Amino acid sequence: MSAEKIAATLEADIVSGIFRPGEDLKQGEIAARFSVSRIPVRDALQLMAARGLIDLERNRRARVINLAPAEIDEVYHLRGLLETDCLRQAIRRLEADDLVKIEAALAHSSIDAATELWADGDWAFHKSLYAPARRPRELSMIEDLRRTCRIHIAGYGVLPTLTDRWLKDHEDLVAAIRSRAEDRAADILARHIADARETLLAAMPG
Amino acid sequence: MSAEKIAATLEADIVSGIFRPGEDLKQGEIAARFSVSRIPVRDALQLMAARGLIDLERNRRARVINLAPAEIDEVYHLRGLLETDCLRQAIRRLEADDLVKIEAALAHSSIDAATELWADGDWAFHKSLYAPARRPRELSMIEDLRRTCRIHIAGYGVLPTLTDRWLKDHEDLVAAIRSRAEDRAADILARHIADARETLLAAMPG
DNA sequence: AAATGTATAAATGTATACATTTTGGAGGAT
DNA sequence: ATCCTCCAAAATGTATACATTTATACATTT
Repeated sequence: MSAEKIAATLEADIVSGIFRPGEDLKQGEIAARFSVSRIPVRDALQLMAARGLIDLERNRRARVINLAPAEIDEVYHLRGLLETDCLRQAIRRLEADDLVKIEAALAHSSIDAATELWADGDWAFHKSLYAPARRPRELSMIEDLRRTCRIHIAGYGVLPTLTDRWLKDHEDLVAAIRSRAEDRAADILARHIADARETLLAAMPG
Repeated sequence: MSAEKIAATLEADIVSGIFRPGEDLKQGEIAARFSVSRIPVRDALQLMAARGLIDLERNRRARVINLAPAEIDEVYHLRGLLETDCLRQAIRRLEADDLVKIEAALAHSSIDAATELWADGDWAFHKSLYAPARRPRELSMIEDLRRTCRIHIAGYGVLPTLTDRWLKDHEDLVAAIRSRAEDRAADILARHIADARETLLAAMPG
């Protein structure tokens, strides 16, 4: 079991809420779980820290990130900035088969909406919106920010499913994109993200 | 010598252009240089990868990042987005002693402008502009993006000093900020960043 | 009871040794 | 010359052992 696979497994545990914000991760326990020495575990933890899943401090245990409301607020602000920018670029560069992929992602996310897989489908849908922008680095930054949100959403048990309201936002977004209404699409998305921010902040302590 | 210190030393070598984009970093050579085993060196490399200084691939040598022009372009686009956003927030929240710090940073960067320390002074100045926004995560993202640019600027030997034109931009920026002219300040900054982009892209091969 | 100090246990950091993978060049075929 | 194929050398990955630091429980003091 290599560091990458260990990191991927632990990431799945964190974004699914098995490990919650603030929880400790001990090298020895993880090593035992995967039947390896602590060396690859240390590598895995560094990879996870690089992706923003955990905090690492020298000589101290790894901890699942645990953001204060003000920090969560900043993350959602950044998401609004980057995601609306990506969406605008995507609409300008949109081609025929991009819309096909978006429709497919929308359909798929609607199916997953009522299951515990809703967050995966939601991200796949949004990713399909931003992909035509051809901005790999911006997309990766968005993914990191969304993961940060998702860890807290899962950890605080905020949402069991994708709400009907959010699904309607998705449909409205696709309609706006189809007619290349850049401003309208960006506006819907900004509200969508602001809505998500309120939902999480309302569930957080403090 | 701990991983953090090794990483800091190597980072200085990379941003100063001693190690250039695309260059290999071998664990054994680094370990010998710092008289440690390869274990802390591996940790240092992971830290550097997390900060975007190097690329790491399993079983392959670490390499100083080496971006294609299209990727550099994306980085500057992101800088424009985040830095103007931070500047606007900073102006809205500006307090009296923030301006004192900005003036001091401007004076300091003017002194360093003709030395090889110009890049440090430049960043210190821009950081003083963004600090009043109180957005630590956004500031950190900006720092990462600027470091990426700086590695290529140093590696391609683009600029030996801070130009008079850029110094004037800095003075204009401070004037706009002092009068809380948010749009004007954002506009100057956007042009400033676009100018830097052109300068680097013109010097890059391909 | 709360806070402080202390010893012991437990966790992390690093060196060494060895396994695995990549690399770079020698040699031959096209 | 240029492009393969293959192999030895070199580089990276991992386990084990041990050093160093932190954390926990308990005793002591206020």
